Amino acid sequence: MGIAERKEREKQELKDKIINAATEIFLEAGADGTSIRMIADRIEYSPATIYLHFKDKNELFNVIMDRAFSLFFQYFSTVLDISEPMERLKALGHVYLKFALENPEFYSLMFIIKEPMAIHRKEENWDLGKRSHDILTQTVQDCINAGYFKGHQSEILSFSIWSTVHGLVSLKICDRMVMYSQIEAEELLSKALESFNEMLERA
Amino acid sequence: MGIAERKEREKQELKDKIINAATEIFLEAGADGTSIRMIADRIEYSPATIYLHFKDKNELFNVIMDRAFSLFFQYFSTVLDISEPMERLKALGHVYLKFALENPEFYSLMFIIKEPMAIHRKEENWDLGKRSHDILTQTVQDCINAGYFKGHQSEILSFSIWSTVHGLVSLKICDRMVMYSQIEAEELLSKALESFNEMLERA
Amino acid sequence: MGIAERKEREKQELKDKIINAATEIFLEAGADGTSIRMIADRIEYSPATIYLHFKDKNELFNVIMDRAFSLFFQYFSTVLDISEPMERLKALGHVYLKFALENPEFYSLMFIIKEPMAIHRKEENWDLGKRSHDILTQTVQDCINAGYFKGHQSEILSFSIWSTVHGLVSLKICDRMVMYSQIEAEELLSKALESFNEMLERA
Amino acid sequence: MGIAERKEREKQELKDKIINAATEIFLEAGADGTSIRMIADRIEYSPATIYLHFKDKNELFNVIMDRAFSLFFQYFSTVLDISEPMERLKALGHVYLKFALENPEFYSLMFIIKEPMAIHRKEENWDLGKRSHDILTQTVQDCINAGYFKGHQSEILSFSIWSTVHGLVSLKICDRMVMYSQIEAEELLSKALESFNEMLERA
DNA sequence: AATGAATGAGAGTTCATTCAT
DNA sequence: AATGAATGAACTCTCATTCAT
Repeated sequence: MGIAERKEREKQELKDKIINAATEIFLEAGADGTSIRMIADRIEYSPATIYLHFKDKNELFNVIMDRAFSLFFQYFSTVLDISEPMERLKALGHVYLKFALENPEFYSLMFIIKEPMAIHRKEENWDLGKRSHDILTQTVQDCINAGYFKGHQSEILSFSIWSTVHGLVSLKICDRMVMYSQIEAEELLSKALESFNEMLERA
Repeated sequence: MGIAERKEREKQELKDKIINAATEIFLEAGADGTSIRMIADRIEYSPATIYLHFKDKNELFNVIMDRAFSLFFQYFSTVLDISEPMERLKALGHVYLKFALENPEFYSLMFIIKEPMAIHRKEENWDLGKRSHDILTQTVQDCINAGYFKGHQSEILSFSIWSTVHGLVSLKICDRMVMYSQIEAEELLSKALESFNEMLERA
Repeated sequence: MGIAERKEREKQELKDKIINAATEIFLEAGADGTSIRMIADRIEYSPATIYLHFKDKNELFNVIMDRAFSLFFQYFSTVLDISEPMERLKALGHVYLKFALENPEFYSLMFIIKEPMAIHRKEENWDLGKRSHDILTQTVQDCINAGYFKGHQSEILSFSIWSTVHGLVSLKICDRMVMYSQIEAEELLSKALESFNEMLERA
Repeated sequence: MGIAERKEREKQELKDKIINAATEIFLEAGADGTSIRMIADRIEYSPATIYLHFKDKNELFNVIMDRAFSLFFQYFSTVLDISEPMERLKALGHVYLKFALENPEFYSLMFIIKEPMAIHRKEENWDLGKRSHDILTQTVQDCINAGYFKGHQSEILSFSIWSTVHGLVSLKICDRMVMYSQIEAEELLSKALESFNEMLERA
């Protein structure tokens, strides 16, 4: 009994090691630069072992994406108890930025990388992605109901807001802020978000 | 003398042929789909010939990026004669969107792709990139001077604006608008930009 | 005692299951398409279990060959009660053709495949092979004794006859009758055998 | 000029080396046992070099088959000037046997091996195969016209004859004559063919 | 008795790159 | 100046087999 549990735990640990290694390499080397062999090398197992845990490269990437969306949703969930909608919306922007900067590899996989092999979004991650998206649109709608954003449609505005924060973090993640020094970059992101938030309040 | 010149000219012609072929294939097949062999095949030279004109694949990609930035700058230049700064700013957003949607592979290479092979930005393209960026910041500054954006700093605001339009187009290019149908997606981009522009005017 | 017997019985039962599964897959997918893992999957045991009962893939294939020869011998046995030797000989040809067409994978393994993994013919199947062969030579000898095949030696003639029927079926099995349409092929085999039989009667 | 010729010759020589090595291994190890790597190893070139001369494994095998059929047709051609049809027919049997025993690897590829990857018979070899086949059927028809084989149809009889000689050689090539010693086997083949020829004359 | 876990070896194929000519 | 020839390294994935438990 204890043995079975230990084995199960060890198995899951190895699976996690694979996912972690894969994610690391994914980030360092990009989608095309991530090979089964490299993953195997990093965890010091043989390539064939990977296939004991994942059907193929696709499945591995899918699982990584599952994880990413799951974590993403956790970040988003932290703002749900803010009752004032505009405050909640601004908080959403902050956790979005936070998630992206703290998990750039995940963010890339989720929103940037051209999925190399038809990664079919599966139920779970797709669902979590949609639910996260719904949190945004619902919050925007709540703002409208509360008198903000006169004359704006929630769907369009949501997309516009998403674009802005996505733009911010993806310029950072894709290393397109080289004209600013490292420190300035981080600061600039915050300030730009603040600036955008102010615009929102006036909109 | 005439001979040397002719030779020099021929050499440059071949180099141009290579660049053209490379660009074509790049636009057709993307960065990963572009191989030296394919380029050589298209111009009916041997792969080795490519290396007489370019140190390696990186250098070739750099030249493609030069072209991309050059074209990008052309798009940008079309708005320079708009004297009213806010009109110019909004026009900039439109041409940015236009460039990205009309040249998505270029856009990817310029602003999205984690440079697959350590592309070292060279003088020229960097310069054009910077000049384009300067057009934006200068326009924002002109707006501030004209009384818009009270309390905003031009650099931060410029970055915020860039982020928004970059966010819009990169979500499209990276195929992250799947929840909207194709037609809706294009329309949504326009509307979101309009919506953002309205916000700017009120900011 | 009863326990030991039960265990022995169970062991044999599992061995049979393996053989059955292996044979099934072999018949479905051919020699190259039969992998240890597939066999294990089908009986819902682990691959390692196969190795508790069979030294290696060779040994398993040998057992399949045993089965094949055993079935082959059953087909042959059906003609033993035909007393008239020439009739018996012709009947032999027919059951040979029948066996081959009804069990092409078995036939391949027995008579065609360059034993993919150095199958050492074991006692039993070898014995049944030899006994089948003896039935043929004995029948030919009976024909000679009955006045047929004047001037022929039974061993040489037997081999010649075997060659003909083997040639017929192996051209079919190895898919070398493509110049004839599918239906024609089956018909041609029958007619060619008939034609050969007539020749035999006149020989 | 001389240089170009020499290069061309060397290129062809390497191509021949590849084909020869491939054919050798093909025979030793069977279709599935023949890998690009093994071929490369044998000729002491890298695997990639193979692909400079052949698009893929298929093409390589096709070329080998071309050669085989071409040689086969040469053997067949030697009997064309025998005017007496029955003599020609018997001679055909002998050259068929001769070809198969002298080139068992080719014979396997042509008539025995289950083509591993959809080898599409190309024009040339297919044509030569058909022409060889036509020589047989025409000869049988000539025999019929000369008064032999009363009551037989040339197509059926041709197939029957082909089957016999194919059966003879394939039992030998597939190593199914183990019950006879090596020397006896060769002798038995000849005698069986003689025996069959006698039957034909009486048919 | 049974197996989960692991692997080395190997498959076909493509690529950027080099170098003697 | 141009290239034909060549290659090492890489890729994903499958297989028969072993062994500690």
